[in-house]
Amino acid sequence: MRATGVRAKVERAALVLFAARGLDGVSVAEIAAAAGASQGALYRHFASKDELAWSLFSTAYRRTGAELDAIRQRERGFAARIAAMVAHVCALYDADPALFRFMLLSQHDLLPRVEAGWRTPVSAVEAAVAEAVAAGDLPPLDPAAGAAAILGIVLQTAVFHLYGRLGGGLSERAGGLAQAALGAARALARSIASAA
Amino acid sequence: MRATGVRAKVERAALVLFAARGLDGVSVAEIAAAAGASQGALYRHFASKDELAWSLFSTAYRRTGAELDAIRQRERGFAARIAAMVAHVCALYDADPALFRFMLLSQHDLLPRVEAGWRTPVSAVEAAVAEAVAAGDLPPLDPAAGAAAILGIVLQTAVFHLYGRLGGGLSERAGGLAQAALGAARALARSIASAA
Amino acid sequence: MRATGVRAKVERAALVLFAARGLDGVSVAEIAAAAGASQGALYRHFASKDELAWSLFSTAYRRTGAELDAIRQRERGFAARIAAMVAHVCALYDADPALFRFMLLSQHDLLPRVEAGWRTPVSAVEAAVAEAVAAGDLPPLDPAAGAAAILGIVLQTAVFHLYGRLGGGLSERAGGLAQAALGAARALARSIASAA
Amino acid sequence: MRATGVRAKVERAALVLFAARGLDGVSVAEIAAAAGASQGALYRHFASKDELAWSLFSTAYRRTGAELDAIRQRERGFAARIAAMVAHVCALYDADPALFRFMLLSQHDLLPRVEAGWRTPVSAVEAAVAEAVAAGDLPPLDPAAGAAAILGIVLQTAVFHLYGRLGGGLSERAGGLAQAALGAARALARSIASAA
DNA sequence: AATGAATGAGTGTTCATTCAT
DNA sequence: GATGAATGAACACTCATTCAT
Repeated sequence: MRATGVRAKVERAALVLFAARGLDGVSVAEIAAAAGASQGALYRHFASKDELAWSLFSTAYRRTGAELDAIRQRERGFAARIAAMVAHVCALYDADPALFRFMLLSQHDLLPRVEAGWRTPVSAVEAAVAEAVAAGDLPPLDPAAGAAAILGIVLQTAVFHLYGRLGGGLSERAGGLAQAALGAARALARSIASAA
Repeated sequence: MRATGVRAKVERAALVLFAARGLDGVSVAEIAAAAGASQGALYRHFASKDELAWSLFSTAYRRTGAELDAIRQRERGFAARIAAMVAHVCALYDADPALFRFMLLSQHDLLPRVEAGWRTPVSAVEAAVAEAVAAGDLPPLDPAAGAAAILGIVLQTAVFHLYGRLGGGLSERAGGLAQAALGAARALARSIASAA
Repeated sequence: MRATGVRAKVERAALVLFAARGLDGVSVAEIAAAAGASQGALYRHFASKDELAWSLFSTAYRRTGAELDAIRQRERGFAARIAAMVAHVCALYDADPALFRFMLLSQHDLLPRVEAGWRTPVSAVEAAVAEAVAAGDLPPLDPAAGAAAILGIVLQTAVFHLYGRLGGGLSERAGGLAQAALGAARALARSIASAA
Repeated sequence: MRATGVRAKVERAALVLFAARGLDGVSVAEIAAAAGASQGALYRHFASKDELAWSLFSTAYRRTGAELDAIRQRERGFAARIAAMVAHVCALYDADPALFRFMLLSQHDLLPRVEAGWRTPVSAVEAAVAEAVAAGDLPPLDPAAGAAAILGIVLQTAVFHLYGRLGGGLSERAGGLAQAALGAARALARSIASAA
């Protein structure tokens, strides 16, 4: 009917449905119906259901990675960087929990397609850890191990929020999560240093 | 051929295939073939594919919950409990990464069916946090928030290991992860206390 | 852009694509793209894909029929007529093998729509056979049977050429094919005469 | 319903439908319905619609090739071989015109998949021509050119019969067609000899 | 007049589940 | 009890045709 906005409406409908039931739990017919479009119209904008999912995922994943990396470059010092990154992720979650849930549900299908050179949330946090070690802000630590701890704290808290175990907005918890992330990274680094 | 063992062979084949490709990526025919059984034989032991997946998930989830809760009851003090729980989860991961990956892939489909009163990994960690707070080992803290941080550190590290970002055995990292979990919980609790 | 020529460009693009992949193997979108036209423009000139194919087929089929019939009327004697007709078909093949292949691929779909009174390649050859019998150049022979033998020799040779079983130009073979056609028609007629 | 004969019933239904409307003109649903089976049952016996068509085609094509080659080996002399081969093809046509029409309609899709070493109708006739040349029964002649003329006569006559241009059984025409084929081959060879 | 986005019926194919043997 | 052939309702995707702009 309306030519305008078909792509955007399909993207939003797909995101919400994928977030609710997972990639395999949603049919193209449902997405088209929810978007108020025909299946044919959907296929004019996306080559396949898979390409639609990948478009949604990769766009959000790269954008978030770029934003976190910009924060890393802008802020000075490990503590400030982590605090700003955690606050940013919490704000993203509060702004669009469905997008967050979509990425959680589809990560195991789609993350393997992420290419090596991309700026991702993982690479941004790893870089922040590596630079903290280089600057002496943190005892020596595998950046991946540090990033796992930091990301795990934030993501699992978001998961608990999605499942109703935690209330309020996630942003209200940003300060505490940042402190937890710093505490975890420091304790992890100290533990490794003392074991060596 | 031998009826005994069919159930076990189907369970193991399903677990490995589900871990590799997800619940929706594996057909009943494939599971039966991998188990060396007929589809009919499979349906003698499980009412449906869904019930097979749920049986695998709920058994492992409840058993792990019970084990972690036993550790909580056995160990004295928050630090010792967390250290033993983290070490246990790392040992489980190292003993059967496929089981771990299966639970990761299927959690969003199957966790909602977990009933309220069950002893689960989440309830065990939450109880440990709550008791630490009650005992004065930790400033006041929402048990769910503390459990999210602790679980997130361990689970995200396991995810990084599954994806090849981290090498070695996970158990080698258990000490560091336990320190990180304690550091995170304490920093989170302090942050909340100072904000109040 | 220029409206004039759109029809011709669509016709040629359709012919080449139909020849390469058959009527059902080519979409209207592909034809329009290959012609440098929009689908809407294509439908301005042809009521349907089917009508486009029929237009191409019937035009070529009738034109060839008329040409062969003109040769029949111009030439004197069965041998001269067959020689000229065979040479003409070979020249058409060499001039446009794609047209030939298009007609081969689409004949079973489209020949049934040919109407009774049309001058076709078949009717031209049948008339030549009938007149040869009437003139005493050939023993009595069902014109259709004679035409089948004559056409079969030429068409199957063209098919072998299309499939790479025979090289060179088909026109180089025209003399031999004409002799073969005459030999076949005479032997067929003699055989029928002796059987009667 | 009946377990027995599903494959055979699907094959026959597919053959008849393909012969009537071509590979692309028939849906799998129609084939299954005509066979009295479900689509799922069809796919238990054939991996795809394409594989079903290829199975029908290649089986019949190879069997006919083997039969013609056996005739070539059994009969002595070019004339006897061609007579027996032509009679065999006419008998096959009369026994199952639908099979014949199926092969005509699908040849352009499926012949390209025929592998080099197979015994086919074409290779059998080519071998007969080559041996006739070697034995001095025929002036020098490209075996492919001779086979094209011989096959063209018989196949085009069959086509005319399918389209109602010729009546009766094709076997009644076998003698005449054999004489026509011999006449064509000899005239073609003489023409080429005199042109050299 | 011209465009190409939209339609929607139809395609080949898959698969959890059932059931005759 | 055990088998695996059969079912039938989905599924992702295609495409001839229409029509708003």
